[in-house]
Amino acid sequence: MDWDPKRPRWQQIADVLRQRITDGTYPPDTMISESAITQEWGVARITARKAVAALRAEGLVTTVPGMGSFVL
Amino acid sequence: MDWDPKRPRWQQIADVLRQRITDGTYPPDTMISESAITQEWGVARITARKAVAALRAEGLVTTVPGMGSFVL
DNA sequence: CTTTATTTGTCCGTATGTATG
DNA sequence: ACATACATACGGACAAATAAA
Repeated sequence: MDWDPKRPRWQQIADVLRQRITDGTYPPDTMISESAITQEWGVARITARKAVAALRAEGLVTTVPGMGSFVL
Repeated sequence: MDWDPKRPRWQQIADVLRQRITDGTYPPDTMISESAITQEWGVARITARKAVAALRAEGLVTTVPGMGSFVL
């Protein structure tokens, strides 16, 4: 991923995840873990968390402590 | 149970159990098992164990391996 | 004595929540 | 944005202790 320096990384990651959810790549109940994000994009966990938090705020995923975040 | 996200679940469970002990709902010798807690609150066993451990630390219950935890 | 059932003790792996630097 | 650490939480598995059939 070549980052756009003009926008936060977590936002760019959230954009990709949002696309995958809306286009069916990530069907309901698909788990989106923070570690998976850190591995795919090579970012820190805190950055991955911000991306997931954005999707959660949009009502696209739900987060269960100790379990993970899942597509709604 | 609608959890208060600001406080640990095991603490909130311990609060309820403590109340039941002090108000006589759970008289002495009443057994408080971990499985009973997991079933009533829908939490993992480790969470139930932490709640019981808190009560034990407060001297409200005693735990006997292989038997259970009992109100003092 | 053996078996069965129940409960606590412990450990592993994984994941999120929070805090500090 | 990153690195690290610790707490909290879920799931599963196996051992040890206790009691009862």
